[in-house]
Amino acid sequence: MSKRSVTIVDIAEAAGVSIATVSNVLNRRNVPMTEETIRKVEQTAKELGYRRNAIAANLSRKKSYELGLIVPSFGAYYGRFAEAMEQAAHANGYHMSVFSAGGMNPDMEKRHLEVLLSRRVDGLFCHGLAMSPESTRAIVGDGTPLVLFNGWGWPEDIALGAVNLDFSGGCTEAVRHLADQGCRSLFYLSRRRALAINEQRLTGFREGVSLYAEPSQIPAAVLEITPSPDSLEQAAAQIKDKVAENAGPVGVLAFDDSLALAFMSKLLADGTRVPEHVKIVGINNDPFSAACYPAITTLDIDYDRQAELAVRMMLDHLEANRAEADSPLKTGDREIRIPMKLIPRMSSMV
Amino acid sequence: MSKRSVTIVDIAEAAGVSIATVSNVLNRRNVPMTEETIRKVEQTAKELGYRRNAIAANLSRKKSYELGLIVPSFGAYYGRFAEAMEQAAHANGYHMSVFSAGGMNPDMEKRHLEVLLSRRVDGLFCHGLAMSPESTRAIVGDGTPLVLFNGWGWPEDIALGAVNLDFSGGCTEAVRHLADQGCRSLFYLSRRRALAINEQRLTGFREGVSLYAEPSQIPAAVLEITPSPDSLEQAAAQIKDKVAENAGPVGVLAFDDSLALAFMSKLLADGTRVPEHVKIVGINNDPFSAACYPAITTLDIDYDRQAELAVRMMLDHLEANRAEADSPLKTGDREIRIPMKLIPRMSSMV
DNA sequence: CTGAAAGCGCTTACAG
DNA sequence: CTGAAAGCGCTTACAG
Repeated sequence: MSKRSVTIVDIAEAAGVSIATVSNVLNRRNVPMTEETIRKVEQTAKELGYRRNAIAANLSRKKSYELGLIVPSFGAYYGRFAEAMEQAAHANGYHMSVFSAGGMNPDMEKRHLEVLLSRRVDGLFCHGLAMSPESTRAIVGDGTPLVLFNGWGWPEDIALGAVNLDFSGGCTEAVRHLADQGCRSLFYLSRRRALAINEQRLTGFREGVSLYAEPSQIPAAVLEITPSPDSLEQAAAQIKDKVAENAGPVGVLAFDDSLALAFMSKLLADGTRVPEHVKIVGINNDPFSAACYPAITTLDIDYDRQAELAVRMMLDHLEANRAEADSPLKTGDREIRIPMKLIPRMSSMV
Repeated sequence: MSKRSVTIVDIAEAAGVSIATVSNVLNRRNVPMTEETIRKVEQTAKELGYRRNAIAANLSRKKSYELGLIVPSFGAYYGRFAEAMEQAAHANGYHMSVFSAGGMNPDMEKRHLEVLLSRRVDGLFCHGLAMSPESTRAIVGDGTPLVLFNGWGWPEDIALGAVNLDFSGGCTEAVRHLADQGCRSLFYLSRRRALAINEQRLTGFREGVSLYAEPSQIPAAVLEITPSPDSLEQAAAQIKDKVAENAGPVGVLAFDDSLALAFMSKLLADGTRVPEHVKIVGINNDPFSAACYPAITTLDIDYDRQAELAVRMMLDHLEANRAEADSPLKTGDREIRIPMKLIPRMSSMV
C-alpha cells in the first residue's frame, strides 16, 4: 500500500475516457461497448500495471465475495477440511478466509468472528461453536448467514443449517466390523473434551453394540481418555486384562486416529499383539494411519463432498436472498449428513 | 451484508453530534474530547449495535492491518506454522489471512497472490515460491513488502529477507547422533520434489558425514524416494542388504517424519528390527512421531520463534517506511536461521 | 455507446 | 473540544 498504486482515474486519463467507462470494460458487465474502447482501455490498464482495489470495489458494491471459515485448529481433520473449503469457494467464484481459533478458545473465536464480520463477509462457516449460543447470536445476529459443520442441536435461529459427518453411522459400522472380525469384547476410547463430536461417536458405538454384539455375550465399555498419560496407561491395562481372560480378541474403537495410534503403541510396547489380541479402529483416515505398522483401520472422510455441500448451502441462500432483497433472513435446522467409509486395514483383520 | 447495518451516520444522528466526532471517539485518537461526548457516543454505539466497517476504514486510511500468508498446504509443518503466524500477527495488532496453494501449484499460488494484493494487504509471506522469479516479481513488484520463510537463494530485489529453518545444521546434527549411536553405514531418504528444502537437508547430511562419519569407514548414500510405492520398497531392500552384511546398525535420516514412519513400517513388516538393526531419524516432530511405536527420533521445529521473527522482520520494515513515507522500498537478502533441535527417541537409540 | 454524478462508510487535516 | 468538507477507489443508475 505504499507506492500509490494506479487507479481507474489514471487509466481514464491515459485512455481518454471516463472512469465509468473504464469500470465498465474492466468488469465486463452486460453494457454495450465499442471494440475500440474495450481494446484501448484494456491495453492501457495492462501497460500501467493496474490492479483492481478490491477494498474499494467491495465498499461500493456492498458485497465482498468473501466467505469466512473458523476452525478450531489447522491440525489433521480441520486442516484438510479447510483446504477443501478453500477449493469449493474458489470453484464458485468466492474466496475463503480461514482462521484457526487456537483449539476451541472462545476468546479467539470471538475475535475472529469480529474481524470477519467487520470485513463484511458474505457468509460464515463455523464448527460447533465454543462460544455460548447467546453470545454467538449477539455477534452473528447482524444478518450474516451462518452454516455449521459438525454442529448438532443448535438453536435454529442461529444458522441456516449444518453439514455434518455421520460419525454415529460410521461408528456403528465400525462396531459391526469388529464384531465380524470375531471380537468378543468391545471398547470405545472416549475424549469427553471434544463434546458433541464425542457424543455422536458414542451414540453410534452403543447403537452398534446393541445391533451386532449381543450385549449379553459381548460386553462393551467406554474408557475415558484424558490428556494425562496415566489415563492411556490405565485403559491399556484394562484391555490387557480382558485379553488375559483369553476369550477371543478384544475390539477397540478410538476417538480418532491419533488416539488409536497412541493406544496401539502402548499395547505393542508391552507385548500385546495387534491385531491378534486386540483389534483397533480409528477415525479420520489421517495419512499416518496408513503409514504406520500395523496400518490402522479407520473411517474415511469425504472432505470434498462435505465442503462442496456446505458451500452450496450457503450459496443457495445468498442467491435466493439476492432476489428478494431484504427479506427476513431465512433460517432452519436443515442437517445434511455425510456418510463415512470404513477402510479396513491390518490393525483389525483376522 | 444484507440487513443494512448501522453506520456512524446513524450514531451521529442519534447522539446529536457530527460523524467526525463519532469517528474520533470510536478510534480513541489523541484528540481531546469531553467525557460527556465520549460517553454519549459510546453508549449509543452500543445501543445501536454498531460494528465498524473495516472495508470503509481501510479504504480511507490506506492501510489494512492485514498480512497475507501463502503456504503450500495446511498439512503437518505448514499448518502448524500458519497457526503460529496467525498468533504472531494478532499479538502485534495485525491479522493474518492464510491461503493454501494446494501443494506448490503455481496457478493457485498466483491466484491467491492476486487476491491478497487486490485486498491491499500491508505485507506478504510466502515459502520458496512455486512461481518463476519473473512472474513473482511482476506480481509483487507493486511495492508490497514480501518476507520469505524457508526460501533460499532468491533475487534480493524480490523480498525483504527470509526466515529459514536451519535444516542443514539440523541434519548435520542428526548424522552426528546416528554416528554416536554406533551406525556403521548411513543413508538419506531424499524427496527431490521438495526442491530447495530437500537440498538443504542433503547439504547438512553430507556435511555431517564428512565431519562425524569418517567416510572411508562409514559409507553413506542418498536414496531417492518418489511417490511410487516401489521406490520405498527398493530403498527398504537396499537397507536390508546392508543390515545383512552385519556390520553394525544402519542409520537412516528421512526427509520428514511421514517418510520416516512409512519407511520404518516397511522394515518392521519384514522383520527388520528398529532400532536394533536400523536406526531412524525424521524431521518435523509431527505428533505421530511421538505416538507411534517405536517412537521416532526427530528434529523439532520452533514454530513460534520462526513466526515471531518473520512477523518482526515485516513490521520493522512497515514501521520504518511509515516514517519516510514513499522512500524507495528497501530490500535485502537478510537471512535469519532458526535452529532445529534433535529429540532422541526409541527409533534411534542403542 | 459513453459520461456526469451520487454514493459506499469511514478518516483526516483544517477551521472554528 | 467539535464539525464541515474533501477524499479513499470504485460501482451504478440515469441521462444523453
